[in-house]
Amino acid sequence: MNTADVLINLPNKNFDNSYKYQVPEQMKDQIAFGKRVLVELGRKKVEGFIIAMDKQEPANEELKPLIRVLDSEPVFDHSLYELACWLAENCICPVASAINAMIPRTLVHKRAVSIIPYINKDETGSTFQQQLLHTHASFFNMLWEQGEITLYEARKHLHSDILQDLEYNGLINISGSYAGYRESKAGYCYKIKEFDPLQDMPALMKKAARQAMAMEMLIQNGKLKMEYLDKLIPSSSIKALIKKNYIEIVRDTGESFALAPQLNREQQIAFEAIAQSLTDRSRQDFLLYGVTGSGKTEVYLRAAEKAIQLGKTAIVLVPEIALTRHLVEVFSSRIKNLAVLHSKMSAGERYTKWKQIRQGEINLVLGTRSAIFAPLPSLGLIIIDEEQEPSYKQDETPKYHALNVARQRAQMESAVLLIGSATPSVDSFYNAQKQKSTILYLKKRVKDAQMPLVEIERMKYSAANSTRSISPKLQQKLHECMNRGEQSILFINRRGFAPMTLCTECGKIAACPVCSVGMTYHRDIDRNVCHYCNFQSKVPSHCSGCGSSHLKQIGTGTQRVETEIKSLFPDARIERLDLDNSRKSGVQKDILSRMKRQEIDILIGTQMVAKGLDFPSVSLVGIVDADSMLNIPDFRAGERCFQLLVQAAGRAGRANYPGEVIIQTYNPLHPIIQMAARQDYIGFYREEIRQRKILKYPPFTQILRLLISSEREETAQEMVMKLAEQIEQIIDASEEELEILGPAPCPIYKIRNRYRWQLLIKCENMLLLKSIGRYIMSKASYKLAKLEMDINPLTTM
DNA sequence: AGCACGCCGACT
DNA sequence: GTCGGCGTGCTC
Repeated sequence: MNTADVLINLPNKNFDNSYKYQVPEQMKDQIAFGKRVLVELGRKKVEGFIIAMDKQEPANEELKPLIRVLDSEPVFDHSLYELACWLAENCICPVASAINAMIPRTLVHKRAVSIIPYINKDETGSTFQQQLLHTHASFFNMLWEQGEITLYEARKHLHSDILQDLEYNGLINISGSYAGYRESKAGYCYKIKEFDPLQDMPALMKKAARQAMAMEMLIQNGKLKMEYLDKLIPSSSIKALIKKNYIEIVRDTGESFALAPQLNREQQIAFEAIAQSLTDRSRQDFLLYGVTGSGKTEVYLRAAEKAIQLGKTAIVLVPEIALTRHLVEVFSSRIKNLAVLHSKMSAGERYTKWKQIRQGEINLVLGTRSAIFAPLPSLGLIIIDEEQEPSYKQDETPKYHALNVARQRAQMESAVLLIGSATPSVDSFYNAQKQKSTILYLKKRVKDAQMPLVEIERMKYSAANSTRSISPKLQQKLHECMNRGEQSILFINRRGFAPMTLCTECGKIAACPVCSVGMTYHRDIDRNVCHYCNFQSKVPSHCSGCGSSHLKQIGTGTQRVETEIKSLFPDARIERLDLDNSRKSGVQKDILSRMKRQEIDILIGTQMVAKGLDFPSVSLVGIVDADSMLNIPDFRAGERCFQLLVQAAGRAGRANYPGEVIIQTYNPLHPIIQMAARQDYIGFYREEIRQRKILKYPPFTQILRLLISSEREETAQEMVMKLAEQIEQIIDASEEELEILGPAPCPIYKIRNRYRWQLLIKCENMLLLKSIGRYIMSKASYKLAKLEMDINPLTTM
């Protein structure tokens, strides 16, 4: 008898040990490692992953049979499974959750589109499920009666959105492609296969005018994009041409590949070190530490080209596709068979790309965080750009850091890991110093561009300038810059107009009703907005505490700066770029291209303008409020502040122009500000690492964060106290040095109506920390509160 | 996750 | 004496 070991995909509890099922005769040639199956567990039908197969007679006599094989192709191979196990171990989550984080969420195979109930007629689910059952009672009655219906049939009764919703809520299983799913046409084109115009055309013109028209167009153009021709010619005609073997569908590889620029000496040395490691297969980790504008991208490109030339594939991670357009463009113009993965992709597109990657059609995957799991065969190189970016950490469970996953994956597949930054994270630089990776330096800007001159401008409190965020000095510099016909960027790390509405009578701050966060005033829509849950309200005219009408908008955001600059420079062409206006599609692209064409004099923006933009004629950067980045209660605040200041400063003067930077601050002597002004990364690093050592923070210790949240305030507190007790008990037995901080309410006590408490455990021994986490995970079962775990969190807000 | 088994308080 | 609370443990 054939058996299969199945890992149950119920991601909320520990199902890490697999269950054996017998394989019915007719499924024997369908099963494979990594395919999903439907099985019965208890009385429930659940989804699982095949993680082992056996032909031996099992010792266990009574085995249930597999109900159905859900995939025609496996969703993971052995090495990705191994990575999933590592991820589960290191993020303290079930293996099934780790797998779910790795594969596209809506991964489904294309054939056998059918729907089966996940819940039986006599079963009772959650109240919400019951509600859905009740709403769609006639549909479920039909489903229970027939046992299984086709998607086609189901769509006659319910809209596909509702079907997806039912699946999401665990009521049905759709085994097959989603309703409305279509293969993406992008990237494919039609090409002539076997067609002799002289011989075949006359007949075609007589019998099928449309087909002849299509052939005419193809003869003229060689090949045509699918989305283009499909609009002009009916699909039946095209199908007929394909059937006659006249034309075929091929991938559009894109022509006209750009020429590579010459490397300078430093770049050459860096590249050769990486190339050596790739050629020798002596895997190594590299940290490319290159100042802003030193040409890191070109080194990445050469390394990727080298890897591909050696028959390997590569992954390139970027913090956010939208902010890295330049890098994406350069890569797509130089690398063939490249796939870009980003969050705005539809499920169908994502799946199509994913399948291409798996089948070895792709040489290089460029994407955000989750692209680290791209199922590339023979992976040879992983590149992580701007490695210090916090967006590489996932904030949902499993809370992995793509950098750690990359390191592990590189090790498992003996690939080279190359991470790069102008301001490496303290942890990465420390690792490199400890000889865990090789540091490659790029100290000079390309084309002999100069580093910018940075000045610190001391701001002074006074009643007169309390609403002024631009100092006279910065104002003058902006003026000079405009007179020279050059561009400036103003950086303010806060969107909206003013982050606080303060009552000057009683001191109360207008807060979001469901979060313990102040509301930010947005002038463009004239409303108060919560930056955590996006709740919006009218601007209050009276204080909710004392009824006073003396309300004042305190603090500065991008919109206030915009208003101020517009009144200071009425003739200037001014634009603002932040999350609020870039959400509307096209706006961001439009502003950036106008900036490039020098149609904007002053660009005001948040982090967005500080990162990766390369405008050659920007000669002035003003940092409006450096202090806002320092005053965050987090041990990494200094590091983040330094990184942002250096990045923002790096936007100035990248080609022929010497750049100028003005940092406005109330703390001109603060060491972080001082070192950022000197662009002194090493100085910053030495000071920061010294403090981390004294205060026992990472990288010298590891931190496990336990976050308990509940809609009921008392429940959250009760649970966290209970948790603390449990931990106290097991820690008594251990001799190791552990430090427990808390339980304490989180700095942001309430988000979306959930009350939040946390407990931090600091420990040098990662193994011990993980075992504590795992123990708590296995013990904890709170119905009314949610427990989240985070090893080495990037924020404790 | 579900569901059963199981051991202590308030009810017919 | 039972009915039912939800704590612990198992599901091939």
